[in-house]
Amino acid sequence: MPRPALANAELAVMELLWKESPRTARELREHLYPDPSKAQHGTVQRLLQRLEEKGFVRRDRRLSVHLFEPTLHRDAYAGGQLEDLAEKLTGGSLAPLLTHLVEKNRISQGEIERLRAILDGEEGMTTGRDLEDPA
Amino acid sequence: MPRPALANAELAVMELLWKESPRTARELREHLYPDPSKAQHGTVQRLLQRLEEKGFVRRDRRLSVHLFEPTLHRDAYAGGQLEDLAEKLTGGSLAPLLTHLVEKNRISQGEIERLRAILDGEEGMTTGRDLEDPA
DNA sequence: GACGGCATACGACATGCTGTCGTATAGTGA
DNA sequence: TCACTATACGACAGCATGTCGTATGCCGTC
Repeated sequence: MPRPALANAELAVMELLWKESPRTARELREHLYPDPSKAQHGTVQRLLQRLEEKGFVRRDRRLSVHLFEPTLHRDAYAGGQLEDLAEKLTGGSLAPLLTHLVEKNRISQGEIERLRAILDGEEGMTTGRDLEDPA
Repeated sequence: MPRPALANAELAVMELLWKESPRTARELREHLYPDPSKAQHGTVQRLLQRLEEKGFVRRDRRLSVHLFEPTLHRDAYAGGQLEDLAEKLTGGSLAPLLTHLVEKNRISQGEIERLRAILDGEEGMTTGRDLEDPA
């Protein structure tokens, strides 16, 4: 079951919230629509409302000016989306993708090191790494 | 510049073509819409037409019954899509995906070995390590 | 040569999602 | 109470998608 995805304008809101939160709707509006003549507060409110419905943001209603924050870390969202896509296209295996990317030189040496570190680090799950294991 | 993506019905057509090609429209229809009462040849034709416009399939018009085949390998498409998504969400790094998968135990030990092999020897061979010059 | 059947070509439409706007309602401070 | 600003949300246009209807062309059969 694929997780819901963010549309472009929604993603832009989330980007801001990931950068700093909580924030007010006004604050978000000022970043998203810097031109004051066109600024439509309603648009941002609508986006925030839908994001809340989809479960991507949490809304603090204690003050009359609500505060918004993400429910999900950026990397968790990104990881989930990438996983869904990999699942849909290749049955979840990353090997073909990685092969493709490496062959096309789409992955930098630094990135390769980082990926290798991830694989090494989690290899046995018992290597006493500082992973905040969730389950 | 993100590559064009395949919608669901379009992807279903491509899946069939990736499995075996070239194929005729009729053949595709029989797989996609097994219920003969609802089978709409026009739908498949429309899908193939749009896939051709988008450059995903090549059409052999030499016979009056056209033959269709993909212009792109499945892994190339998958790799490109994943790359685009990673670009959009994480600036191109696959690290979040891998971290996510490993943390959630979504990735098997065998898969980890396979990935490490890809990263180590860039051609996917497990033993010979003659390096294609990467740059 | 006319006809039936199947193929392609493509216009048209219902649907669903997005981004936007307009407006109704409510809370707050002067 | 009044002005101001915030939230709530209905409505709409634009777009992509999947589907269908229909026009047209090719081929073999009678």
